[in-house]
Amino acid sequence: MPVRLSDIASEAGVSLMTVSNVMNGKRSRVSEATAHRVLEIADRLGYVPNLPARSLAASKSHIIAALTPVGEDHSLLMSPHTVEVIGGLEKHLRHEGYHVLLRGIEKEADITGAIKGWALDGAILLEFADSQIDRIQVSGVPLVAIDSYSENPRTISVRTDDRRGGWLAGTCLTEAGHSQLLFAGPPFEGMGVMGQRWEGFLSACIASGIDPSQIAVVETLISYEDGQALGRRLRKDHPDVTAVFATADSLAIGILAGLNEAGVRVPEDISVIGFDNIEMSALVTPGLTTVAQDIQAKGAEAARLVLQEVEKGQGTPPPISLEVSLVTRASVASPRTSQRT
Amino acid sequence: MPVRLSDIASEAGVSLMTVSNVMNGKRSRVSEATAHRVLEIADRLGYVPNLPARSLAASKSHIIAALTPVGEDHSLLMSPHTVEVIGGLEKHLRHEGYHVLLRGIEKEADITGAIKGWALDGAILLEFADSQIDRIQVSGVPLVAIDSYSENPRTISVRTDDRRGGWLAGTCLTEAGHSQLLFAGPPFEGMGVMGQRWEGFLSACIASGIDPSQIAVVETLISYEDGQALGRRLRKDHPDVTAVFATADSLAIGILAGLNEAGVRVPEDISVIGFDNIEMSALVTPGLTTVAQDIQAKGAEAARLVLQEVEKGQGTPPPISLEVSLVTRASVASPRTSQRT
DNA sequence: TTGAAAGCGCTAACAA
DNA sequence: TTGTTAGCGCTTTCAA
Repeated sequence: MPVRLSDIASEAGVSLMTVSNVMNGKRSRVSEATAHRVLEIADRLGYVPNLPARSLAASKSHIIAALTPVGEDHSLLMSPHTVEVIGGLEKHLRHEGYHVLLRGIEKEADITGAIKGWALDGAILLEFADSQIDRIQVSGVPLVAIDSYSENPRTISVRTDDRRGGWLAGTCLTEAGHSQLLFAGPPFEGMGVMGQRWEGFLSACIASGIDPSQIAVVETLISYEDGQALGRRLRKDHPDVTAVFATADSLAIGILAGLNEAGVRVPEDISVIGFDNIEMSALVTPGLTTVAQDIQAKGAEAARLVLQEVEKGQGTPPPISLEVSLVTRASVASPRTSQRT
Repeated sequence: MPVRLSDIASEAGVSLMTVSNVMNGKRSRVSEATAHRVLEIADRLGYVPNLPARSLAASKSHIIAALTPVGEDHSLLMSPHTVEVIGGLEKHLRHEGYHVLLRGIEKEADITGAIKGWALDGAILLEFADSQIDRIQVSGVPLVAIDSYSENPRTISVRTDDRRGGWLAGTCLTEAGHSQLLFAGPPFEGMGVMGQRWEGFLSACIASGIDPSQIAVVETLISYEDGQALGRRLRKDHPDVTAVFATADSLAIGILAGLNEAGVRVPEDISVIGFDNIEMSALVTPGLTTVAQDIQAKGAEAARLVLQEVEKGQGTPPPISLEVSLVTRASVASPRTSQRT
């Protein structure tokens, strides 16, 4: 029923190969005239290439997988951030004629299995921890890891410039005149995303003459609820603190809510700065000042890099860090406002 | 480099077909003993089937597409709801040995193109409007439309029992003693998701003796911001109203915020009930009473239905509506509380 | 610039 | 229970 290359070939009175060459844009191997005629016929007949056949013959599938870890017998649980990354990469790949296979990964063998089974041209790893990426042994196809600081040489890293983001947050707070600071984020080891944000924040503080030992650190998950709990007890636990850097907006917004419940005013009593610039950040009261990143661009960049490797393939390129910027809203003010109280 | 069926066959001293049959679980065609041996060898050699080859030979790909509409040159923009649906269906399909291809659809031809090109076994349509689904002409593969009330005979509908949800909301409010009600939701024509919720709501109101003409209706988008705007002006525009049914939690939460800004207390002055039970609904103050649905189950159900059609194929099954339930939190109370004021 | 031959790895249909 | 034959629709390689 479906139209094949051979159908077009006989209709056009040329060989199957000529049609194949036209379809693959190898214009140098076909005369302008026949190319034109073949194209016209293909269009008229409604030709759609059979991708499995193409994959089999060429051992190249035009499929890039989006892989995210998933607990055994669990559903894919993508964060809003990941969803946006996928949106960005899907668009790029679609426009380049590639396809996205979405797959939850229960164990490392799933990765190699998917790659070999589908003759995947590449894969993009989302939400994997650096330690997991370190362990990946796969080779033969380009692998891009999003938000990774892993040094796995087989893996291309695409991430946000987290260090600069931390630095922006620190600068924003110290320039407003704060010196009693609190850093709130998930526990981390080494120089992953959070480590980078901390380093950047720290260096901004030091640059403005703050003694690092003065900086309070609270380890907390980044959920709204954890932030809320932290906000409620903040004044009690840290009476001197006048400004908080929360390493995620979800956390920051929770803190805002908790502080509000505790009767602490933002920004008059305490300033809060977040990271991510999620949709909600513009909507809460007061609006959350935060470090913003272009998440879709991160997805597109990841896609661009896999394709570059697929098509040119000159060995793992260096990590890429995307720019961040400061979004100023109402949650940060000078601490003097509070001393007036 | 990769292991093929023939490698296993020669290693085991049997024919290629025997191995193929073992791999496809056709246990009736192979003796227990050889099956065992073949499996052992396949495992030892690390055999991974070549899926494109399998697809080509069987003209069946084991791929189900997740399709969502996308503006030309735009990125996939999935709502949290859709993301959860995809999580549910991906898990189901993965466990059944199928794969998910994620694809943004710019025009209807993209759907047929994808189906023919990949020999897709089926597709699940997400975020399409009923009017778009009505127009779909595709045939040959099962198509499941999520949250659709389209009567397109080629399409299997999986949705929430929206009518019952509306009814639950209406009952909740009238049983609390409210009679001055407001229905807030997006404009709708016909009996789509919103039409159903309205019908259910209306019938609950009528059942408790409320004159339909008393019910105020506000047409509004369902974003937080639109809700906020509505909340701010609610008291002024509708001074008599004591209870609001917002057809989405995002809207309801915005209304809560707007009411709060306007100094209207919830639930003392006005009760609010939502729909969806999104994560945020448990976290706001007061907690939002709402109609809940199991979204992952909806995805899994959609997956189950496509596979049922793929494997049994006995013609488009009737629409399926998943159950809803009422989640009672603090945002609904009896109106008498307010009359005491 | 065009074409013929061979085969990618697998499965369906039939034969033994 | 096992094996043989014949493709699936395409690309690669090589020859014209």
